[in-house]
Amino acid sequence: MSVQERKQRERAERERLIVATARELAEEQGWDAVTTRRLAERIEYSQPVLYSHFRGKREIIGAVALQGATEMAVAVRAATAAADGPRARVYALARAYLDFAARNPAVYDALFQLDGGLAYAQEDTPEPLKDAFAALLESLGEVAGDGVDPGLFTEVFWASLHGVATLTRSGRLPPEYTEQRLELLVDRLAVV
Amino acid sequence: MSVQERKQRERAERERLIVATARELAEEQGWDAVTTRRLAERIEYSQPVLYSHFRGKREIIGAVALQGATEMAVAVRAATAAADGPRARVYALARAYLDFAARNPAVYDALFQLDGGLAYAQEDTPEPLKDAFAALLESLGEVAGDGVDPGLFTEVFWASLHGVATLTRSGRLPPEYTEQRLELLVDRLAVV
DNA sequence: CTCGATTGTCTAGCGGTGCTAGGATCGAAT
DNA sequence: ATTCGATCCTAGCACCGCTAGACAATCGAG
Repeated sequence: MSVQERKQRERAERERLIVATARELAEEQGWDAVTTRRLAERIEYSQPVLYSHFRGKREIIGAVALQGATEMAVAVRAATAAADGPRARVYALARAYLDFAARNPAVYDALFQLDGGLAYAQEDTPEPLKDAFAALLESLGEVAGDGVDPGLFTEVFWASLHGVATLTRSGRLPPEYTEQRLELLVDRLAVV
Repeated sequence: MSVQERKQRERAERERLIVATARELAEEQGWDAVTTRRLAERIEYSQPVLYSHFRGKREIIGAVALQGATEMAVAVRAATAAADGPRARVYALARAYLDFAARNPAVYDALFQLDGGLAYAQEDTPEPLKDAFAALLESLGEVAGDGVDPGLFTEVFWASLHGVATLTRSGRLPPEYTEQRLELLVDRLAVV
């Protein structure tokens, strides 16, 4: 049994290597540069090895996305935990979100822009994704306002942040006034 | 001279054909299906002909985007012109925007998701893009609220709509409650 | 009307992509 | 020591965006 266990361990280790390398490559040069050939060369295996771990490139993107979701949930919770009062928590959340998107553009793309073959907003949605949304909901639910469903409010707030994040990064919004946009968004959307 | 004029006319006509065909193909099967080979075959010319009109695929996407910007501006102005009062205009604008995005997903992608090689939010931004933003600003400027720059407000409102549009279409937001999200967005962001 | 030059278009091909079939190699169990 | 199965790689498929160079059609000058 021990031999098989060792092999399984090594296999799992290699899978982590693939995901980590894909992520590195994507952050360095963008997802377009993450080709199966380059990725295979970096992990020092041949292309077909990738396909013994993942069905294809899409699944690799999905794996990076799940990793990113977990990290984003951590970042959001850390930021909100350090803030006093509902309003301050929402500010902290918004900053943490946009900061995460700006610092990890490739991961953000994998999560919310590219097709990683993941189910969103359904029963079979992977746990990390559900949890990332839950992390948003924990602080945003406090400021949804009377008669407004906290889930719906969270969706709207999230979508707004997503719009700012993506339009800014693609150069469609000038980056100078991001802070003012954030403040306007929080001031108007959050009910004290 | 007349001969040259006829040739120029025919050339311009063929260019329109390329853009229209690219758009059709993209709406039918998505931008991934718009390959230079397929596009060339549909217009019944060889691939290199495309490159005598456009520098490459990116420029074709850009041409579709400009067309889309013009149409979106028309749609938004038509919707807001038919509404009474600032608040009603903003509702109409938001609905028209999301409706345009849903009905013309490929054009919307060309405009706000893909790289069409266009400059946004700069001096050398193409006129149709400036005008589409202006169309938003005309109605949104009315409800920016005191002390808030209308341009900044328009950017934020636009980004929020963009977030809802893209997350909904990629299946990250369930489409059922789009109307409620829209109402929440308008109610909170717009100052009576 | 002919002939060279120019313009326009096409065929063929380059280096790249995601992905896979089939053979070689290696290690474990008999 | 030998079989046998798992593991991995080489080679190749069909497709991608893009381009060089051959070819044909048209034009202007003599």
